[in-house]
Amino acid sequence: MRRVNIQEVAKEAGVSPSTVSRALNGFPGISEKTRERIVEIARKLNYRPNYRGQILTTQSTKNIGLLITDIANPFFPELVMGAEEYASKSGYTVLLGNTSESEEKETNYLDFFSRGPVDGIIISASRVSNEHIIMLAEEGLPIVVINRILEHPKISYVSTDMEKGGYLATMHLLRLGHSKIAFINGPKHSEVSQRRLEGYKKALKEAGIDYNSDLISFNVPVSESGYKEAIKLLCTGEAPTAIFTYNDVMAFGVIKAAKELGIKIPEELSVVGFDDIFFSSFTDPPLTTIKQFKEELGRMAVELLFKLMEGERESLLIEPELIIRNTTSRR
Amino acid sequence: MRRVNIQEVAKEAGVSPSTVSRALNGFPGISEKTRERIVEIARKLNYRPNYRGQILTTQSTKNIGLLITDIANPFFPELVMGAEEYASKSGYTVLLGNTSESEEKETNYLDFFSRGPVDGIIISASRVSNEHIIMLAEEGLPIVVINRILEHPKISYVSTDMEKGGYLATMHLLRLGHSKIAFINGPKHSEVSQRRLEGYKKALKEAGIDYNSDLISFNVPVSESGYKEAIKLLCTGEAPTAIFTYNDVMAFGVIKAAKELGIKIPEELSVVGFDDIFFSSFTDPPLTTIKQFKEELGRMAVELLFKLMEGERESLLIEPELIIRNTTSRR
DNA sequence: TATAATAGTGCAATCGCTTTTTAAAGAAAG
DNA sequence: CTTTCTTTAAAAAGCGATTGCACTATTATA
Repeated sequence: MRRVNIQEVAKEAGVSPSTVSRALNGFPGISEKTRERIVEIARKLNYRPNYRGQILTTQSTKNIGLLITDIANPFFPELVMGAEEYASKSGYTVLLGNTSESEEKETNYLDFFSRGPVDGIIISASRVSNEHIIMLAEEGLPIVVINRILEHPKISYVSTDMEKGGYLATMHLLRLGHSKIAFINGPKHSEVSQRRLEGYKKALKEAGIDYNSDLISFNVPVSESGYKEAIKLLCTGEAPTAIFTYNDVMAFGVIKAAKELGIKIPEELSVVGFDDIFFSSFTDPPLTTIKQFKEELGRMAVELLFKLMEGERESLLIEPELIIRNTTSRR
Repeated sequence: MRRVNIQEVAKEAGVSPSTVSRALNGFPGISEKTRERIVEIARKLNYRPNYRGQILTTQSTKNIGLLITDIANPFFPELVMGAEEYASKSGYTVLLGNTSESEEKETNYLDFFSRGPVDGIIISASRVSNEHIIMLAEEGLPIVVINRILEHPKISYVSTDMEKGGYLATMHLLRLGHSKIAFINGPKHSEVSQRRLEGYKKALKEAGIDYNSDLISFNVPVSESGYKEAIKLLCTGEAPTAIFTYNDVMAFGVIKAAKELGIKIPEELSVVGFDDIFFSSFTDPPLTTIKQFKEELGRMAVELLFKLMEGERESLLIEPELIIRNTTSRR
């Protein structure tokens, strides 16, 4: 039993393919009687229009491509859910590309997406350059970027206010009396890392504390990095009393390291994460963190993408929120 | 700057489109000199073949569709990573469909996938019926199912041995002296739930303990369900001394409930999860669980799919493993 | 009744590429 | 100097849908 195409339906119904097409797509210029008959036959033959042929003619795929960096980090799945839910309401399907922190994969997916399988792209990945994105946008592909601020007439963005996030976390620790605050940051090249660092510096400055680059490190944003950096920091003579991490999973690594070293959280070490993923309330102790509105981010990205498809450009910044749990305490 | 198509390249090079195609795809029947010239021009114009046109003729998309139930449950991302890594080695892209436990979405994605955007499908979702899957397979679409045992000449499967898993978990608790073991199971219709329940029963039977259906419940497999069921179970007069959950995130819910009720784990209540997701070693206390080899599952699914595309059918069962951490103790 | 308007269809072009077929040019052989 | 063979590239035929245009029956209008 092979797939049946429009010709076969047409033959069976004794009409032309165009008539079948009109009948099935609810177009006018066809008698109700014929329509019903064709619809019935199509149903009986289990005909569904071939996607490959269809998109070639209609020039619309009803797909959007969503590029994410690391599906294993729950930040992204939550974002994906927000995007998907909103997209599916308008009959769009989300094609997910996971790049596993690899620039090559990022480029590959982008290249693939730009060749036609989707009507627009949402990028929530940091490796690919702004220039590359701009190039694609100028070819006419609607693009929305998440968590990078990219001002360009053909690109929209939605981002958490990262500077604010870095500021909030640092300020919280400063208020608790900490002055030696390490920042286990994300990838150096990443705009997000840079913006959060700005927030960190700003808070320090306001508190009149000198910035010490020894307390800053740049890392691949996975749990393992948090663990390793924490070990390094905590084994020096001048160990910090508080650690702020680029994301929650890295904070998990820090917690693990502290436990292994017999350092009590929050009594001897305060930890603040970033993202507020689902599991952060289940750790021991529950993690203090900066909440990003992940579903919102995904949802807004799709909304902005739809607008962009209609030629309307709009971008926005979403305020993060400090969630105080039990990994931070007064110095 | 619009996308350039093969005609424009042909015009620029002063040859026909077919010649351009031959040049770029490395086909014979064209002089090396012409090929080089065309390749150069194509590069300069930044030409990349339009995907929509290409797949219509070649009948190959180099995509595989992967249907998953719940991207927010880390079980799936790990599986996805395994699949993606293996697929990309052969130049295939994975299109992910997340169905959020909705049968409608599952059907929609399947319908979409079956219309042509992919060369084959991997299904790791439980709502859609075997009959539906078989129908698609008989239309000629290669399909591999994960964690369901579906014997059909055109379908391959790879599954964790669920019965073994249920048995392992229950036996572990029995050996620790528990006799009243609740099982907060997954969806009733799901084959996985049924198979695990078989394992549970088998262990009970071997221990000479009567099966009590009051201790069994069927649920949507999310954290919330674990929480609610645990509250229900623990507030009855005859509370169980051990709880086995359908998956780890549900076990997280149980842990949360026990904490709120002031019940100590593992002293007063033992908990065993299923899956061994990344976060299970970070909970308080770290979770005893049954490990599924998730990346392996994803990787094998792709491998079997590739084989199926070449007409070779093969299926297999993967043994799960008991991971003992700190949520279980002697009664 | 003749003519115009309209409804219902089919034909053919199109989307952008690949692939088969055909033709032209050049080289080798007689 | 033909004839035959080989090389190279153009032309044409799909792939499976959609869609503008043209044609043929109807029906309505004068």
